[in-house]
Amino acid sequence: MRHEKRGDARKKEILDTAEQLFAANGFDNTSTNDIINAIGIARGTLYHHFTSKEDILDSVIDRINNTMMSDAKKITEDRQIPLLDRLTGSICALNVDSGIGEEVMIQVHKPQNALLHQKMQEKLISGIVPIIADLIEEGNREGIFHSPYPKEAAEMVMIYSNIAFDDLAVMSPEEKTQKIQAFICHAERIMGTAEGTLQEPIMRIFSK
Amino acid sequence: MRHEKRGDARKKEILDTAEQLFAANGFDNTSTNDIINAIGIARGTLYHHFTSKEDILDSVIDRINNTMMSDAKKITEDRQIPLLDRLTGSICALNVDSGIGEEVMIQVHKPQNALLHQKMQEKLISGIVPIIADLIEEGNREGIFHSPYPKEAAEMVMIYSNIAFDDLAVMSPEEKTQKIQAFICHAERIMGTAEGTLQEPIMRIFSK
DNA sequence: CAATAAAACCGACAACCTGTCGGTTTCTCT
DNA sequence: AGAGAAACCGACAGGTTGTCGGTTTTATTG
Repeated sequence: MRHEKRGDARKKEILDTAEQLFAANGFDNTSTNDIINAIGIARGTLYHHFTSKEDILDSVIDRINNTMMSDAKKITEDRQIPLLDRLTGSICALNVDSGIGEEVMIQVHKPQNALLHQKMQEKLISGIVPIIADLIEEGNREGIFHSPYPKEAAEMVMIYSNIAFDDLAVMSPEEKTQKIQAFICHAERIMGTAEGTLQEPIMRIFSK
Repeated sequence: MRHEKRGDARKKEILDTAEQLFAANGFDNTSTNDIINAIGIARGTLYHHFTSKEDILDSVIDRINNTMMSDAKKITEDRQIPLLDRLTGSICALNVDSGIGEEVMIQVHKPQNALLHQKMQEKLISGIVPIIADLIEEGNREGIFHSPYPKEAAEMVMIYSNIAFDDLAVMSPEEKTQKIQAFICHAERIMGTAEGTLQEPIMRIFSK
């Protein structure tokens, strides 16, 4: 463990470049040559830091995932914020105003990035579902929610929002409104809360 | 249009072989060489019938998709069957007792088949959602459902069930029961029907 | 201030992959 | 029988990933 500073800097450089290229052109359409040429290093150097191209992808995903998860945790663990806002905030943290660039998110949803998308989704969902489930249980105790299956409720809301809002950018304003209103209605029903409870906190997030 | 019989037979042979290999080893891990060697044809023959490897994948998916969709339609259009059974039957047609082999379905959900999975899911969802939405509207008129957003309700139920029941095979019986019960509860809430309405028709499908 | 060992780096290379293309065989219709 | 179209062949170009022996840089140590 001698000069690890230099090594980690190079590793970060590779990840930065790969993330940008994957986002711009897709995982399959980005060759390892593209990466090393963009940086100006040799093949051997790349494979000194990573064992395979897929290893690079996994590392890129891990980085993004950690950023998003810590963003979501910051919200959910802040007892200052009202429960409803913590819930809606963490649900939307992974979809709308995600910590990483929007540009990346748009590209992630292209068909050519199916693997990237699926891997990210799997990790995010499995990470965020227990957190959301805790919030729902807290709501149950407070009497504002009535959910007999908090974990599955969280899963359903997260999976749906993550997929359905993929193409929010390419929709007309009316369609968008319709879809968001429907989501609010269904989320309320799933969690067993009074109609309109989630209206205000969710809209606040979407409007910004 | 001379000897199209021969041509279509070869095409079917390629699709059959490709489907099997994709399912067994994944799309990325199956080379066009694997396909032509398994059949015993030359490279040129393969590319005479298909324009690219992805073209083969799309054709394989189309075939599976058509089978499943026609199965689902058979159920939904049969006015003899009660509405509730048509609804649950078509929801589950794409997940549980799908027309194609279960073996294929298991493989489809492996990470190495992300592209295949995503493409299939997209087509199936967009095909089945309007059908389910119609059934929900019919239920609204009959007074057993109360859904202000039939299309989005259908979307939510289909997307969730398609993803969440991916790994039903690798779960303990208790987990499985819990997950199915939760799904029934949430589907009832989303569609706005009395508790227990979907219990019997859904369980009937899962138990077989 | 060498000496040295580890980490970082290099680039040629093997093995593979996809898609192309000119030429050959086989079929079908006249 | 002959002619045209479809089916088929296999060598080939151009690109890809991952390996490996050898070189340079860096940090530590006697």
